[in-house]
Amino acid sequence: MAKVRFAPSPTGYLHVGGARTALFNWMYARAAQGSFVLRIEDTDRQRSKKEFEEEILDSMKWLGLPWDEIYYQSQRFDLYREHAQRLLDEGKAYKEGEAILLKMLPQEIKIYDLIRGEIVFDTANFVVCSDGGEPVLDKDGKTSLKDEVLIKDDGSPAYNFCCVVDDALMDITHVIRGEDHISNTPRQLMIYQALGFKLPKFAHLPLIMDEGGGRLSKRTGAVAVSDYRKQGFLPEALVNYLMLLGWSPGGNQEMMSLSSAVEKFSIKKVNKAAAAFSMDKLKWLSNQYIKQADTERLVDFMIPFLKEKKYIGEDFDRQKIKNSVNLFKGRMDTFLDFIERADFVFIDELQIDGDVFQKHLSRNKEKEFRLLSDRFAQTEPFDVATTEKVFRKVVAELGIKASDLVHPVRVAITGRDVGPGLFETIVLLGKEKTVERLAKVSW
RNA sequence: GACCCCAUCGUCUAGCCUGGUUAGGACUCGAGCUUUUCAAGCUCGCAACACGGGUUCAAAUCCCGUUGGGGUCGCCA
Repeated sequence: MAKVRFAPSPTGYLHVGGARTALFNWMYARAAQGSFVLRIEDTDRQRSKKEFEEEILDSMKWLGLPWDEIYYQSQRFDLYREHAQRLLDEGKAYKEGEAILLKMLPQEIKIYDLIRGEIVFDTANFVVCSDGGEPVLDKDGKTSLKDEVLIKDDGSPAYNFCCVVDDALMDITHVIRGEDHISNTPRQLMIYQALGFKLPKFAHLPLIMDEGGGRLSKRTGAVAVSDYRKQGFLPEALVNYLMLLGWSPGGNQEMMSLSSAVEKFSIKKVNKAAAAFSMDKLKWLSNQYIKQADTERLVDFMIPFLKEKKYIGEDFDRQKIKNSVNLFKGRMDTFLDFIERADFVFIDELQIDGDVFQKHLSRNKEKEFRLLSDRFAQTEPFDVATTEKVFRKVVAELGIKASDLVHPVRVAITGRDVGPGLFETIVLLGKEKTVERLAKVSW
């Protein structure tokens, strides 16, 4: 049975690159009806933090990538020690102080990568020179591989060693990880060889770059999955976007659920080249998903955002939120857009931008506003069709163009010159507030 | 620098394996339609096979090189 793993280190948040690696592993497992292991690589006790671990687990759940098994390397130190001891007993490793090192034998190493094909390393040729000192030269004057640390001086196991021991003992059949691990692979292969373990298949995913093609970093935008969550993206939008980075189901299809992607997923179809992250496209996808999402579900997502902004308290009018979401559904990329654009529904004191005021409310419309608010005050029922009829009648009586009143009214009641249709907006706001805001404008 | 990986519109990509396409789609951008604004939607448009050699009747597709980009070079993971 196929078994894959995602192995994050809790020394930082789960970033989009890691999330994509997790996603591809997860899709692989599902497609092969195998299992997906989450392995927390917390061997560095100094840098590993509980909060990061929790954040990673939360992000995985939010993305909709549940795991079948979870392990913590910090609980498996005895296991690593045992295997190191065995290598020591067999004379394949030796001690240096408290550390245990594996003797590396110069040789040609071939990796069969599911995505890239054969990758050849000649360890007699590659320089591994820690501490910035001279490369280790063999008798031909060539550089050779430095012995691999299995157990560190402080007794804790080293990354490459844990990785091999775990992958082998957990029966991992496919190691799917980022391209940055390619150069670790020959070292790990030698550890497999020494331990006599069966090799898994390898697949190295291309990296995700930032918008400019550089390395993804906090400076160039959001990198943590939790940042996207806080910005108000729907998880399925992020997941859909991420799966498109380096993979395509073909057939010009882009929007798809995780389950339909799984049906089409093939690790061999994954691209070799690194992909640049595009916030524009993510936002477009997000817009599409929000537009077709169930409104009740969007309301559930929206509530924490509204609370955070103090637009609602513990006791709130769900129907009002629902109506607002419905009206703005097609015109937002993220929930934060909604919070920003629909603010007039939730706040009492409207702030009208100076330029906007200048543009639409600089000419005195006191008479028109008064007439309109008087009529609205008596409008029953206060629905879209009726308010529009009343509005049109007022416009006709005044002998002005509808648009001469539409825009100023929108600004007066929402504080903005852009937004949903005026009558929908008026009805959403309600009679009381509409009348009040129309009267409140100081000319 | 050494080793390794990679290379189709600005970006994500289809096509490449199994040579013969007006090189397709999406995002962005531009134009138009629609319209009370903004979105959305619809229509149209701009825009690419990095370069140089081979192989071949024929190369985006196969081979080599160059250039460019990326990764790694920790008793971090």
